[in-house]
Amino acid sequence: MSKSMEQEKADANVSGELVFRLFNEIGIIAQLSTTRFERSLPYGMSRPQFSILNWFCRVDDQASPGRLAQAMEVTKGAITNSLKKLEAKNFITVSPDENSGRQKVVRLTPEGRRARDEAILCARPAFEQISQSLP
Amino acid sequence: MSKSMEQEKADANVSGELVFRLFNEIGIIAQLSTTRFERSLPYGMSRPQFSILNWFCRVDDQASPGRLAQAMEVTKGAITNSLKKLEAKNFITVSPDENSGRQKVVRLTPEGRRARDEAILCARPAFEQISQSLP
DNA sequence: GCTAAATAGTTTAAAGTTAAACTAAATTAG
DNA sequence: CTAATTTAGTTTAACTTTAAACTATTTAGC
Repeated sequence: MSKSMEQEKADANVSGELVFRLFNEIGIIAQLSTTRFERSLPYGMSRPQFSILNWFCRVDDQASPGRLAQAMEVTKGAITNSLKKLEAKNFITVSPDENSGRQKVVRLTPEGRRARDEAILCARPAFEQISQSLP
Repeated sequence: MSKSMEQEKADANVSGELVFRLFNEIGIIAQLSTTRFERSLPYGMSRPQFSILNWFCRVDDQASPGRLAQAMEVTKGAITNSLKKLEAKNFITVSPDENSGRQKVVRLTPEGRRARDEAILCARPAFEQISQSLP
């Protein structure tokens, strides 16, 4: 192996490592903050569940599961799962779409809106704590 | 409820929402980059597994499981799980600690070091792709 | 119109995580 | 020196996620 190839490999190594370390830190921060955030949420709400309720309050008052999957950037299977939990808590309703037999319409309920507002209040102290403990 | 209390609640709402949106974005970025990163890794290596190998190359050539758990900021149970996978691949060795009957000593093997170097090379294109697709 | 391809959602399996219960070993108190 | 507490690791159950297989509906092509 030539000298320049050795050097190239070493460069790639260093650069790759740096990029990885950045993403690894992001991963750790995401994991820790999610864990603390979820501990502070009411009604056994998870971060994904809260995200969906919050999306309804901020973006649109109804949506198909597929649109939610795109918005949350998770797979359709993950959304199916979260929607079941939210429906069981009566925070959303899921009904067939009248315009399309293969789609569904998800809507926020008044209880869902209240739960989301409450969640934001409950999570405040946790967020302040997380913000302060960041590098 | 007085006017100022209403205002206070509204402020808390807005501020909490902003902080949440930040962490939610971080969560999405972490999840997406982890998924793509893992798809590019050789030997069915996961991000946590790679992190441990990488730690051995960068920080110390041996450690107890507990120290690794602290370094990775995950629970001891998660480390036990990852170490089993790495040991099965012969990327690390786990032996009893001669100085302490309740601790163990984890060490990187030459295969583990090679696998880590290879992983960095394999993951390079994925990282470049992720970097470019970030907001 | 009828068949083929694309699309929407659900289900299943495999993986990783936390939290809590548990075992075993080392420290600390008295 | 013995008993209580702390510490290190493992195990288990519950949860979320992805990827892939699957069902059902809609759209395109011919």
